[in-house]
Amino acid sequence: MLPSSPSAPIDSSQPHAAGTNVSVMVPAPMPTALTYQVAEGQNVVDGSIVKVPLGKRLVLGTVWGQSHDEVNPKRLKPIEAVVDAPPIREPLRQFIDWVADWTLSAPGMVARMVTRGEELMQRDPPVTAVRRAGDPPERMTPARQKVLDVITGADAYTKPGLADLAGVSTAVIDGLVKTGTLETLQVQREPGRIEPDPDFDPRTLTEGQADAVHALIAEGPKDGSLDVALLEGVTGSGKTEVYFEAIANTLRQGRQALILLPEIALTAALLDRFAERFGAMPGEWHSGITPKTRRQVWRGTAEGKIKVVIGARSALYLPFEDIGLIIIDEEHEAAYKQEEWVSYNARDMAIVRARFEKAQVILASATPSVESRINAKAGRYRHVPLPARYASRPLPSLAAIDLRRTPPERGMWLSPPLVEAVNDTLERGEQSLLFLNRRGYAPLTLCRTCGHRFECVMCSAWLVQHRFTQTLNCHHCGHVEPMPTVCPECGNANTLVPSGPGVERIAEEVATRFPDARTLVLSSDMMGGPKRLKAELEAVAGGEVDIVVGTQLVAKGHNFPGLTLVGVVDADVGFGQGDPRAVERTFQLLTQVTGRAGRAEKPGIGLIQTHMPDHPVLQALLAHDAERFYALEEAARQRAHLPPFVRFVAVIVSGTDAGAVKAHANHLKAIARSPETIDVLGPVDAPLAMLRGRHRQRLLVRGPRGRETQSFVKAWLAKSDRTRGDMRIDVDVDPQSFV
DNA sequence: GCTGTACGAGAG
DNA sequence: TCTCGTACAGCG
Repeated sequence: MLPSSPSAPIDSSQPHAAGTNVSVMVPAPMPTALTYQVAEGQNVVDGSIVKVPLGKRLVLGTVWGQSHDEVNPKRLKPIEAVVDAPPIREPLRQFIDWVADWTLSAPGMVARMVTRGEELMQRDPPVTAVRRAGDPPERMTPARQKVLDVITGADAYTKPGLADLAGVSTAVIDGLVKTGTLETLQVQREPGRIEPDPDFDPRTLTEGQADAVHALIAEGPKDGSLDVALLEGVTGSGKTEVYFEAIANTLRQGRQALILLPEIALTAALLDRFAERFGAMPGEWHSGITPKTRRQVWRGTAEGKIKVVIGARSALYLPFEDIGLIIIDEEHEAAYKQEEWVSYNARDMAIVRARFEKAQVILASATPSVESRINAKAGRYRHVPLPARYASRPLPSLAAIDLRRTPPERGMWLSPPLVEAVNDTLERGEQSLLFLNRRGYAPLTLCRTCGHRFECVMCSAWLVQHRFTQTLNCHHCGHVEPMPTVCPECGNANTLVPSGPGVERIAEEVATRFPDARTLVLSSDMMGGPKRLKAELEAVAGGEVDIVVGTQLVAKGHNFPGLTLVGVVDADVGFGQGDPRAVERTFQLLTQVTGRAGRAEKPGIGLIQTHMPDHPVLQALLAHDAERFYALEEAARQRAHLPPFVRFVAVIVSGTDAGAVKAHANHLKAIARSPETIDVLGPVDAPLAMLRGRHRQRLLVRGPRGRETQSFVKAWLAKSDRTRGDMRIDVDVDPQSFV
């Protein structure tokens, strides 16, 4: 059936009369909105999406309010048309203004993230339908009778839909149209949406889960002030069930909810779980969905018809009619940081949007980021721990293997104790996971004769050798070249040797050491798309594999009931110096990976190969002592004069000439008067050296508290004569500094 | 962001 | 002299 519903006006603000001037955000990197005139017969309100002339073309813009700018009347142009779409509501407009201000980007470009492309706003095109129009045909047949039996009243049906219901082919329906019994008409198809039902299939919660649910929905601030809760529960503690109850609560209040996930690969499983709990599919939003779904979800959220969306970080810019809850799952994930164009951490931006929308935020993680943990401990966020493991799954027993005492044999990477443990596991018919967060065969290739090291021509990172594809790959910029047979430096053949291990090399060692074991490599660069990955994960879960060699891809998702041993091939990779976040990431990753071992009745074993078994962070990991880890990290940041929330602000200067970047660095240093407050670290190579054919360099500016550093950079930009399109600001903010 | 235009280098 | 590629200003 095809109910047709008129589109109701959603924004209550008054229309601007014909002839008034309004500010319109246009998709161009301009500092302010432009002024246009409302034409006769146009229903223009604040937030209206409009088509306006800009230079030679027509663009989509958003009405920001009445304009008081003085514009040369000769230049002033009228609005071309008002788009048939719900206006962008005030809280979202305020959010756009805020993001533009904070990231020092043009507000029009931020607004573009909401109103990207006209097709987003369009309704589905009308479809041809049929309905009863006249008397039964003179020649009645059994098939025709079936069709007429199905039709009730004056309802309209699509042809294939009606044919399917009646169990006949569409030719029968065409016949009935010919006889005049049925008539065709054009109808607006409304996506047949079933609303999620908060009471569809409520789960029995453990005591710990019930407490957490109560804390989330009943203990928040009552005065409408910002409510951020950190839901911290180890893997398998049932975080999802807990935040589903918070969503149920939001639905009962008639408001909408958004779940953000760090990567698309995780959405499919969560969509299914959601449908089981709520009896309806939520909206799905990420780069991989079809244009049709995009359109439907955009409009559906704007009209309030879609109540829940599960999506990637860009879903944060959906025009929800009334969003009451934003959940950021795996809040510690670096994938929430967008590094291109308008740069932001979606987790922090979600908190800002929630403030404007008067919505609640739940940050969920088994291993929260250090800053969220500190905020929770300091009482700025509500800390909601979820202690008990679901189905009382015990924590794995962890131990370090000291590679200085029991090193692997020459040219090998698995030490005798780890090999023995894998053997034992194989004998018991259980599964082992060997984890190494390095794709490919070897992270470095060099020439034995002349010492030549293969580097990327684009960004001078080491090229990673891949044996499967016989290539040298740059994991920074994606550059790929065929594996050469002779050294390009000295011309000698057969002198190129791989240095260090990647997962492919570990797999090779596994094949020689355990020739009878069924082995699988799980690495993001060798999977044949999500389908193949899903099949492989199911094969592992089904016990068809004895040894898995994997990168961080194996850290989450899918439960492997037969997995009882996790071996970390090299824990030291992440404990090196340089990136202040490396230690944190390593702790989080190793906690997740080792947490995969074991099941309810059998605790798992985690063996961690390392050259520094006494490293305090490793010790905290082995003791399952997260408190100790967070204390260590906090202390480390203080020692480095990084307040807990210190952020890096990078000014990215794009241009043809690296000398100009140095000049900018010097300029910045000259005006940074108080080095304790603001530190210009100078130019560094951007990881993505080649973007759009232009060489990019990045200036790092380090400062405490986003605000001060921001205003410093802003002041510099204001003085700088190169403010036109050349600067991009990468902001890693402290959410507290704007709350 | 896009587009029209100005300008300098290289080809004929 | 013409063509092509890059730089740059302006858009209401």
